[in-house]
Amino acid sequence: MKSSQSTDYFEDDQEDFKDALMQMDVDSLPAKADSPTRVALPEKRKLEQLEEGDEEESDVNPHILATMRQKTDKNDIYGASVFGDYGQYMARKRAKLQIQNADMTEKKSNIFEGIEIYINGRVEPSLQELRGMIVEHGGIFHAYLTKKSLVTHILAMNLTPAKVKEFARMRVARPAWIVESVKAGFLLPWTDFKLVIDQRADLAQGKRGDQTLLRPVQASQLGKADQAAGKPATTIKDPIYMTDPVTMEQAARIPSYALNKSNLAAQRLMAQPGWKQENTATSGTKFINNYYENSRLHHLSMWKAELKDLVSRAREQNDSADGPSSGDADEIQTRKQMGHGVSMKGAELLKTWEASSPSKKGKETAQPVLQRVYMHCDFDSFFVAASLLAHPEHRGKPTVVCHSQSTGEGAASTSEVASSSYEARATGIHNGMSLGQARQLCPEVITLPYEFERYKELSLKFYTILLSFTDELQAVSVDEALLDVSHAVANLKVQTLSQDPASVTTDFAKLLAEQIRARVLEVTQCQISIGIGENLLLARIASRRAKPAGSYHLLAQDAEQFLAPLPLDMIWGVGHATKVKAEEKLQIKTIGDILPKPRTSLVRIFGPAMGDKLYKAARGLDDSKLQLDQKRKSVSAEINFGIRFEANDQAALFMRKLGQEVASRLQAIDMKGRLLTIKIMKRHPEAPVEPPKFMGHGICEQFSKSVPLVDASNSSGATHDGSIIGEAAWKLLDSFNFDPRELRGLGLQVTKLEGKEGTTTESEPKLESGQKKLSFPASPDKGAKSTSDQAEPVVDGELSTSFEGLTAETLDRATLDELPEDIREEILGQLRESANKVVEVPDAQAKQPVPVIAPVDDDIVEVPGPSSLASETPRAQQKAAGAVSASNTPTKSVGHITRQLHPKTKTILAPNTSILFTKQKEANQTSREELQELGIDPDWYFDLPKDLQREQLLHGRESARKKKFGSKGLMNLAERAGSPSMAKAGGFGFGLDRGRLARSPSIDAPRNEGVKLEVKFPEMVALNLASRAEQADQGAKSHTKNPNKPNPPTDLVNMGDIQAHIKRWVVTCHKGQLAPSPADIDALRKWLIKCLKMEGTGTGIEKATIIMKWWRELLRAHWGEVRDTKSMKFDEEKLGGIEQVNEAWWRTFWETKAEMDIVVRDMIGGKLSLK
DNA sequence: ATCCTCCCCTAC
DNA sequence: TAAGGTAGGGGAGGAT
Repeated sequence: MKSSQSTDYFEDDQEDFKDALMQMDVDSLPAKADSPTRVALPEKRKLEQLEEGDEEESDVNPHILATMRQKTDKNDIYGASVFGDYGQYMARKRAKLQIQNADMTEKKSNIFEGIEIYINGRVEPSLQELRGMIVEHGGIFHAYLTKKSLVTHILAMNLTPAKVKEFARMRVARPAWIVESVKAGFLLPWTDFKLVIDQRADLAQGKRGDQTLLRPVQASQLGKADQAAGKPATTIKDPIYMTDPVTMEQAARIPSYALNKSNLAAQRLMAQPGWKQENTATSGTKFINNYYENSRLHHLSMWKAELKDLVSRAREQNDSADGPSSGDADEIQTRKQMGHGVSMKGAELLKTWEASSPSKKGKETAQPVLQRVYMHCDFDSFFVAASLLAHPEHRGKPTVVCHSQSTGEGAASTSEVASSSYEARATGIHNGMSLGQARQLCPEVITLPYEFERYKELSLKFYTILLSFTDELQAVSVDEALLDVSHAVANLKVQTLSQDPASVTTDFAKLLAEQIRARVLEVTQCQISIGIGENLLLARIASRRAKPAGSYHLLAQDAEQFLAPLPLDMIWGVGHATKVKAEEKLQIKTIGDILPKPRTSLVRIFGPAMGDKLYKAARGLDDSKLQLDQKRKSVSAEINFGIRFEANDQAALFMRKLGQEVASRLQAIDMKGRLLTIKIMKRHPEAPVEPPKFMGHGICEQFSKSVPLVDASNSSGATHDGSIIGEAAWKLLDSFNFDPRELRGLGLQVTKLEGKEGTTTESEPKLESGQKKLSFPASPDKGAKSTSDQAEPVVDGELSTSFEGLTAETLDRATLDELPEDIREEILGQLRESANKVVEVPDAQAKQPVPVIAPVDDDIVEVPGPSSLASETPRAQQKAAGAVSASNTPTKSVGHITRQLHPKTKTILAPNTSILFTKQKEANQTSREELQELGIDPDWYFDLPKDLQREQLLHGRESARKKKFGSKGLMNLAERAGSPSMAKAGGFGFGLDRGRLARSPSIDAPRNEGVKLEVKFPEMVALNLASRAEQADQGAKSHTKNPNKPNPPTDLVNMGDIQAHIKRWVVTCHKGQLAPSPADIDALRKWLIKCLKMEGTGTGIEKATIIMKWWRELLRAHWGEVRDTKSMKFDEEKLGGIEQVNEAWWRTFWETKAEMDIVVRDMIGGKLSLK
C-alpha cells in the first residue's frame, strides 16, 4: 500500500484557506519511526468499526489546536472553533491538508488524523518509536499531559491504581493499537486495544462488537467498573445490540448482557392494559404500520429493493436505446455520448490501441481483454451526514442518529445508534450500540432523529450520478453501490491520452473516482468514499481505506500484502461466525494467516464455497460478479419487536394482518407463492419477561415450519391472497400451541414464487417483439399509450420522492402535447429548471458526466390499459399494461429530470399533479348525471361554494380519467407507495417511509372506492392562517403550477368549516362503505402539513392538532375502533370487505399522523400530541 | 449424483 | 420509552 495513493482531501479548494493557514503555526513534525513490530491483531473487529476507525477531521497540530481552543469556550476538540460552524470545519480540514503537504517528506498517511496521544509509562515498542508512528501517520504526540482534555487517547501497558483513577475518563489503549493501525493502513478501533488492567479474560462480545472489551478497562469513559449485575453501566459498550442476543449462546458473548434483568420501565408500562393495547403488537394493524414506518432496517430493505429495480430499469432503458429504435430516445443517446461509461466506443478504441501497442501482442490482438475496474462507492456515515445538512451547527461534534431524542442525561436509553459521526466514533461510540452506552462514552453526544425522506432523496441523487457514469451498477444499499467502470475508465484513458500522451502513468481509475466524488459532493453536499480494484473484493476493501472522504485504488500487485494484516471479517461475506470458526479451528486471525493453509483444509472446515472464497481472498483474488437483475425468490415480513400478547385472539389477529402484509407485498410485485414458512421467536424460559431492551425480544427459542399454499383459483396453487396466507399463518402458529404471552417475534415468508404467468424465471416469452430481453419481467415499461387522451400520466409529484421518480421523468410527448399550452409550458419549464440544476453546465463538455438520470421509468408515461383492466387494482393495472406493452414502443422521452433534486420542503409543499390539472380553468358546469358518474353526490355538490364546486368537479373528472391511478400527488408517502410506479418497481412501496402508506386505501380496501368522493381541501391561504410570508412563499414555489390559475377558494375561513368539510367526507364515505380516496387523503395531508408549517408555528400546529382530533373522533364515531379482537375469527368476507375499509380509514389516519410527526419533528422536535 | 428442506449466516 | 427487517447464499442431511 503506497501512501501515494492515499486519500486526497479537498485538493480542489485549498486556496480559500490560504489565509487561515497563514495564521497558523505550522511546526515541523517529529521524526519518523521505524517499522513496527508484528503483533497479533485483536480478535474482534467489524467492518463498520474499521470504518469508524478512520476518523474525521480535526487539527493536525497541537499549536493550531491550542490556538483554536483559546478562542473557544469548550475544550471539546470537536467543538466550535474560531472559524465557526461549517466554515471552520472545512477550514480545519484544509489546514490539516496544508500542513500535511508541507510535511510531505515525513508524512506517510493520515491514519491518526485528529488523534492526540499521550504515552504513559514504559511501553513496547519504545516511546520514540510510537511517537514516530503517530506523527508520521497524521497524529499528534503530546509529551506532557497538561490538560487531559487536549488528548484524545492515552497509550500505556500498565497503570498504577492512581493512574487508573486519574485516567478514569480517558481512552487508554495498548500500544498495539498504533502498531496495528499502521500495519493495517487505517485506524483500527481503539476499543479493540483497550487496556485491561485486571485481566479476566473476557472475550468476545457481541458480534458487531468489536471490542474485546474488557472490563476493568481503563476506566475509561465508559463506565465504571464493570458490570456486574446487569447494570447498564457495564464496561463499555455492552452491546445489548438488538439484533444480537437471540439465543443463549449469543447472549453469553455479551459479558454485560443482563440475562436475568427485566426492564422495569417496560414492565410497568406493560402492566397497563391501555398502554399495551396502544403500543404493542396487540393493536394489530396500527402497530404494524407504525412499526414499519419507523424501522430503519425495514426501510433499508425496501430501499434496496427499489434501487435494484431502479437500476434494472435504467439498464433496460439503455438497452432498448441501443437498439434500432433510436427515435425519441435522444436524451438517452445524448447521455450515452456524453457519459463516461455508457458508450463502448472508448473501450473499443482502447482495445485497439492497446492491441497495437508494442507491449501487447499475440492472440490478444484478436480479442483484446478489457481490464476490469470496479468501484465500491458509499457515503461516509450516511445518516449523520444527511442530518447534518439541516444542522450544520453540529458539524464537527460527536453526533449520532437514533430514535431517542431524550436529552435526559441519566436516561439509559436502549435506543440503538444507527449512525455515528467520525467525531463520535473517536470516543468509542459505534453503530449498533445503545444510546445509553453511547452517552456513557460521550455524555455530550448529540442525537439527531431519523430522516428517512432525506436519505432517499440523497440516495436518488447519488444513484443518478452513478448511473451517469455507468449502468453496470449493483445497488448494495441506500448509501452504497458497486460499479463496473471498466469502460468508463477506458474511455477516460483514451480521451486523455489522445490529448496528452504524456499522461500514460496516470491512474485513470482514481481520476474517475475523484470525478465521481466531486460530483456527488457537489450535488449532495455529502462525502462519499470510493474503493477501486480489479475485482469486487479489492474494491470493497479499498473503500475502507479510502474513508473518510477519499478514494483508494488497491492494485492487484499490492493486494496480498495489503490484506495480510487485516482481520478476517474484512472479507465481504465473512462475519462473526466464520471468523470465530477460523480462529478456533485453524488459528486464523488475519487474512494473511490463511495463506499457509491448503485449500483442502479450508474447504473441509468452511465448505466449498466459503473455503474457496477464503483461499482466493488471501491472494487478492475474487471472481464474483456484479449482481444485476436478480429475480426475486422470496417475500417476507416479520416483526420481532413489541410482540406482547395476552391471548390467542390477539395473536390470531396479528398473524392475519401479517399475512395481509405479505400478500400486499406479493401483489406489489405481481407475484404469487406456493410455500409459506412461519418463523416464531418465543421467550427463552430463563429469560426475563421484559428483556433489557425496551420492547425487544430478548433471548428466545426459535421455531419455523412451512406449509404449501393452495389457491383454488390458480392452477398452480400459488397465491398472493391475504386471506389464504393469513389463515394459513394462524394455523401454523396455532399448531405450535404456544402460550401467546410467550411470543416475542413472528414472521412470514413466502417462497416458490411465480410471476403472473408461469414461473418467475420465464415470464418473458410472452413479450413478443423480439426485442432484447427485458430483464425485469415485472417492470411494465415504457410502452406508453400513444393514443392516450388522458393527460394524467404527466405527473410531477409522483416521481418526486419515489425512487422511480428519480429515475427520470419521462414524459410522453403525445400526452404532453395534449395539455393546455400554459400547463405544458409550465411543466416543461419546470423540467428545464430541474435539468439545469442537475446538469451542471449543459452542453458539450464531453468530459463531464451528465448527471441526468437514466431515463428509466415510465411511470409517468404509463397509461392505464384498456378498460378491461379497470377493475383491477392500480398496481395490477400497471403491471398488466406493462406486460402488454412491454417490448413495443420505446418510451418517448421528453426530458429526464430528477425532481428529487428539489429541496425537501419544496417536495412536500409542491402541488401535486392533481392540483395541477385541477386548476385548469374550465367552467364548472356540470349535470347531476355527470356528478353521479363521477361519484359525487349532486346535492352535496351544489351546496358547496363555487370555488369548491369547481375544485370538486375538476378533481372528479380527473380522477375518473385516471381511474384508479389516483394518487398522483405523491408527495406524501402514502401515495407514493400506492402509486402505480411503485407497483412496478417491485418494491412494495416505497414510501419514504413505508410502503404501506401508499397502499393503504388502494390496496387493502375494496376496490372502487377511490373515485367515489373527492373532497378538495382548500389551500391554506384561504384560511387566513397563513402569514404574509407564507403566502409569498406559496406563490413562489409551492403554489400551483399554473400561474394563470387564480388562488384557491376562500370560503373556508375558519376551523369550523374545515371540520364540517372533514365530517362530510367521513360521513359520506361511511355511507357508501368507501375507503378514503388517495386524492382526498393527499389533499387533507397537504392541507395539514401546510397548516403545520405556517408562520407562527404554534398556531398552525394547534390547528392541525384540532383537526386531527376531530378527524379521529369522527372515525371513532362512524367506524369504531379497529381492533376488535372479538370479531377476529377469520372470515374472509369480513377481511375483504367492511373491515378492510375500516382499517383503511384508520390506517390513513395513523399514517397521516406519522407524516405530520415527521414534519413537526423537523420543525420543533417531538411529535404531535393528540391527547 | 442431485434435489429439496430446513436451517444458519451475512449484509445493509 | 423504541421501532431487533429482509433477501440471498449456501451447508447439512435426508429423499429421490
